[in-house]
Amino acid sequence: MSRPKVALLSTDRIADAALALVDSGAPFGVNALARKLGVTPSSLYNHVDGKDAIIELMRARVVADHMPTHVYKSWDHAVVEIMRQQRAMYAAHPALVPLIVGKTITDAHAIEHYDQLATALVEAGFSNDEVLSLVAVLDAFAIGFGLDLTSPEAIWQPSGSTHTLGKLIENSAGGAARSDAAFELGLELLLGALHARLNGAASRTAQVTPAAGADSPD
Amino acid sequence: MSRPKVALLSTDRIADAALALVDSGAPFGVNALARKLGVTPSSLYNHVDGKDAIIELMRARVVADHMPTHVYKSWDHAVVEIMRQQRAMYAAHPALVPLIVGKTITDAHAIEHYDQLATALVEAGFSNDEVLSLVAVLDAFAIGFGLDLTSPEAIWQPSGSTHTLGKLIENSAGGAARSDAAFELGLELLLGALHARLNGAASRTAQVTPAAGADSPD
DNA sequence: ACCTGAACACCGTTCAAGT
DNA sequence: ACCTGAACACCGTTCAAGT
Repeated sequence: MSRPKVALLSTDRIADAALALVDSGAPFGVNALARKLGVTPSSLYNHVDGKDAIIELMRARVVADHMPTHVYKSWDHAVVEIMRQQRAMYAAHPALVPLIVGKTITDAHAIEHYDQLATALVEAGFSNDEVLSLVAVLDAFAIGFGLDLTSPEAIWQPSGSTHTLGKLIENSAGGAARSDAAFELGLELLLGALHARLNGAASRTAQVTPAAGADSPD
Repeated sequence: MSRPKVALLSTDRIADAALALVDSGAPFGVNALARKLGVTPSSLYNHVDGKDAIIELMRARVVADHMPTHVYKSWDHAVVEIMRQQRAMYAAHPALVPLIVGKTITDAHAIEHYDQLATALVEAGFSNDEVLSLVAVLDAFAIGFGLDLTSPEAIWQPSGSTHTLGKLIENSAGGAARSDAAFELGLELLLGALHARLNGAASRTAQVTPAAGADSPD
């Protein structure tokens, strides 16, 4: 039954099934995906250029689903909303995060949001030199907390005794709630810091001494 | 020649070779590692409990190498130094980062540093509720920038036209230098925000409105 | 154009067999 | 105790063959 009259596959169906597979918690792979689609692994290569391309397909899909483009009324509104959209996206598909991190972003819609972020920061008054770094800071923050969602229960597993960490972990609400609270706190801190820097209050916070290689900090 | 008089392998030699393999840029795997050690893959299982255990071995090794335990004179000094140590660790072994992220940390020395971070924040005066979140924030930040080191050249690859991002990328110093600058800027922002929060200035920075689900931000 | 099935060069892990 | 070699159940990808 080599070729059916109506195609079994399409990039859309592949993206759907791939995301469903990832969300199910099963390890993602071309073979497992083909199995789920009731198809031979080699069939996929008629529609898609291998495993990495399927992952990019998933990225495009979740960005399209969770990150509508808006016109924001202020730069800080833009920053907060884009960060929260990204957060919600990762939260909806936590198992996807380890698959997409590190891979170069080519999806146009995804890049558009970074562009929007950069534009907002320029309009806020940050220098060109700073803006790219600030975007990197916000991205690192989002990615880091995306990964935090992958295993919100047990990041640290202290076998020996700890001074404070152990007790804090015991008394804390675990899981997604803790991760969400931390994300919101971090976002608040970052935004506050951005405002402070714009207001020239940065000089007062300059406790960070220049990085020195062999500087012993005892 | 089944068993040699003096053992060919040890966890130390395995950790060494594994890290060398990772640093070489080659994809990490049990088989490739065995090849590098001049040994059969199955031999490794006499010393180590599989691939994940070898990765944990590498984590323990780089933590031991790059993160000596210090007694810090102030809480902010502790935060800055521990973050920079971690940064230097990731920078020395960027290809290791994607392997260790997401995996639960069991290495005692690694946990000790998070404990030290938590203790410093408690001493600084942050509430117990906040401290765990703040540690998560710092960790997300460090992890995010660790991943940034994996591919510092091309994180974004705008195919279409962008408003600001494209120009900023063109004019920026790429590579590790850019990543380092962004890390230092982010660290400065975070530390400034922590100081501000301790000083009660947090109320002025409360631009972040509570997360609302169906709140349209146009 | 789009699917199958065989084939290839890999994986990570187990286990009997050797010394 | 510690290594080899065969074996197992997987990978991701290619390609001739079918309609």
